[in-house]
Amino acid sequence: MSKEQIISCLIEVFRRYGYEGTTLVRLSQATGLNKASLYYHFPKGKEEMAEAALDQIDRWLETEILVLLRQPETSLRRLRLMSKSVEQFFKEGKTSCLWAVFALGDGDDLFHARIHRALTLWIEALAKVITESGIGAVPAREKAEDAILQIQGALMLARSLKNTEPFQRVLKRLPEELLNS
Amino acid sequence: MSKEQIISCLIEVFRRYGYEGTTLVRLSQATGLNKASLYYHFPKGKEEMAEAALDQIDRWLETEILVLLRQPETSLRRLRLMSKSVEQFFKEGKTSCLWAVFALGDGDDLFHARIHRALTLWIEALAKVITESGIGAVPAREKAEDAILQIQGALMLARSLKNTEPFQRVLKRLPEELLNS
DNA sequence: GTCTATACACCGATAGAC
DNA sequence: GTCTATCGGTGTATAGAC
Repeated sequence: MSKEQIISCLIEVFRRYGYEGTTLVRLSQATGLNKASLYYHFPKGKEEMAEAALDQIDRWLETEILVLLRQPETSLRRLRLMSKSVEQFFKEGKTSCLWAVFALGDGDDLFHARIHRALTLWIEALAKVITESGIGAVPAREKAEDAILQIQGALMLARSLKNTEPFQRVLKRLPEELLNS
Repeated sequence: MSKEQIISCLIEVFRRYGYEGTTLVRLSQATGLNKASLYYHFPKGKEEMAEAALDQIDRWLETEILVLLRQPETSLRRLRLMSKSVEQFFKEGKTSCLWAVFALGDGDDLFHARIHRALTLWIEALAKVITESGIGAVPAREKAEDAILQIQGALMLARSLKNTEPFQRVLKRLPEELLNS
């Protein structure tokens, strides 16, 4: 089992139980590794495991989202590619966003800086795409924020209502919505 | 100090640290009451305290939101009243939604049923208002879901980016946006 | 690398004085 | 009603065998 696979298991647990709610026992069960074995891979313990999880999400953002937004394509097509990728990543809405779970669950702002950074990268990349379709910088930025905010809200609704329809609806209409002026 | 005031202190802590992240020590400090004293007011312990917190939010929903949506007023005016009330309740976006914090943080779905119920009440009341402006039942329901989803997403963004502008923008435009066809 | 065994702190909860 | 004192359980983390 590769380290990447281990981290994927960790992510699953963190997403479901939040940072405070995930215990080493749960991480043990999810990975199939003993508690002490987890410390071999992550000597600094639970916090390092969460950091590794966030690292992997950062890589996802870069390789599965930001690259798409830089493609030599029309703005509309790039946004459609992004929607599809987001939908896949969140399993059509059946899974939660680690950023949201950590941001809302961690009162000590342990991971605030990096979550802030990741969200900002995404918003700025989106704003650039929207700008390139001829929309002004300020409304483009606002539309980019709207996109992220709708995705996050839809995921919250999906989890609270056990209904993924709003999430899929949001992702479907997003590309056109972000470009209309 | 009244029980209502005590519960308000509990809510503050739960909102900041999530269910798993709030400890009795923190609740003690926030209320000024000793741990054992808290058990006098809430014999079943932490879970009962969280239930009491959710009870108070339920009362807020009824008395500060749902009543407004039932006023003998135009749809637009009712939605504007709601926006204003929501903005006040969440301190212009500086505070989090207990439903979101509990829904995302609690992996065991301890409070899922009641959060689901509260959100559904809100969505249905909104859909009714939108319907009464002449919009069909299905799009009205979707618009109502959009409203909640945008509010929730905006609160997540506010907490992650420490920026309440998107939240205030969402609430400002929501009344008109929900009624255009 | 993975395990068993264990240390130690903190958490939720209770007993009982006042 | 509020307090001090304390219990049992669980959580994170570590030592050391294999």
